[in-house]
Amino acid sequence: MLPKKYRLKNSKAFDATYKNHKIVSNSFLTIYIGKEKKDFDTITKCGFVVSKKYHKRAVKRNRIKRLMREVCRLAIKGNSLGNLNKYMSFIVLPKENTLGIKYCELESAFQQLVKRVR
RNA sequence: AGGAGCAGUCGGAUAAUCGCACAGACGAAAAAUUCUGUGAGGAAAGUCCGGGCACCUUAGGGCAGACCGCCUGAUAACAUCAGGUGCGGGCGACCGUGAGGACAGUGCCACAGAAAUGCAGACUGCCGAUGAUUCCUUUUCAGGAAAACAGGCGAUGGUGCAACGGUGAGGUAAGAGCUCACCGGCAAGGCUGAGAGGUCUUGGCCAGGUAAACCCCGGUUGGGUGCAAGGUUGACUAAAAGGUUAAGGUGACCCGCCGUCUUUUGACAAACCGCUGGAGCUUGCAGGCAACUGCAAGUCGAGACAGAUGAUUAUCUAAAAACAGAACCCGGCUUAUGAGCUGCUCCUUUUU
RNA sequence: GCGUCACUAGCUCAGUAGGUAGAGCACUCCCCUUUUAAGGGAUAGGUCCCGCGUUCGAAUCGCGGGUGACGCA
Repeated sequence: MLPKKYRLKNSKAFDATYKNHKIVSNSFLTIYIGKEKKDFDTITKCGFVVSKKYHKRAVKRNRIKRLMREVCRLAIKGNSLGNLNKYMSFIVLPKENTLGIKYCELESAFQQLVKRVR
């Protein structure tokens, strides 16, 4: 799990990130990216959204959510966010074919997307 | 040994590394760091019932409505549970049961069938004893035959889920509970049981099904919304652009301003209580067949607010293991569920 | 979290006091036409979302599930 200071906290922050309309995606994940930072010292925050349409059962949704959090936690810790550090926030959404995915596959998908961020 | 029935239990383990939530300690203006402890289920699920709790509404009472429906008990309450009764299923252990009333009334019973509940006897039929008619015989105040006029009868009628009891015998002109035996059902009475009911005797021979159709009877409930209920303390209700059809203020009127509507920008925009100690859990004793109740001792076991239990690796097991994630809290019901284990019981076969 | 509604042919829908399941479009075949379209005719197509029950008999009545949609904040 992430410490609280790295998490997006309320719906206004989520709305502001969505409204920026900056999206990167591949076959596994979609990432919405927020505005550029005004002050470079502020922390890049992240959020995770798994809708009820993804799967009916809460256990399956929790599983993918935890995997995504773990990927981001290790990325922040290993300082491998790359250009995402320039932005205030980002939101990660899974696609349907990530059901039953393994951790290492998800990590490589995430790193592939991070490289495409400018 | 094999196959069943019932009840219960378990719901991966160990280690390493990186992490999360809450509480406590340290610290202290606050945060951070460090240490310690605790951290999802038997169904947390479906939201199908019943409560607690909270607010709103309501002058009081009734009717209507809604719900329940064998009996007795349990419970805060229930559509729940326990024990029994009847019926049905199973060789059996055992299992299932929505099980008041169809002589209070109304409706429905397609097709088929003479007829579907009506006042049964239109129709099809059987008989023609008795009375009348015709013919024959000669046992001559008699006997026989024919047709079916009067009349008698309710047996027969390829149907159908179902046809004012069923089977058999007697009886008769033909028949009929007309009579008898057994069975089924009804009513009354006796005995018995706390009751549903059980059992015995007697009686008269009879009443179709459907109430998970309306309804009748008996009983229960009395409104609504749900912790995002609700409460406490704070803070913000700001800026820009455009419109102003209707209503309003200023104004004689227009513009303008206030107001109002739309769009854009503004990611510093709440915190706390409710919030978990309860119809709680474990053990023992007592009462009860049991559900459950009483007493005593011990014990505290999640409480988030974009929402905590995860990830990786190694080893073990048949196996990187089913169904599945608390969101105010309890009691049930229903549904989903891998591999086992334990206890009691029944049936079949074999051996002693 | 709480509540409401729907499910019938490939598609859109009818079907009420329970009695053998229907329409339009589409599909297939035939006619018409030089051909196509339009038009006419014929055929086929159903787990009435699933299971259990009540009933002689259930799309319809009762109970339990499933899927989908919507509403409240």
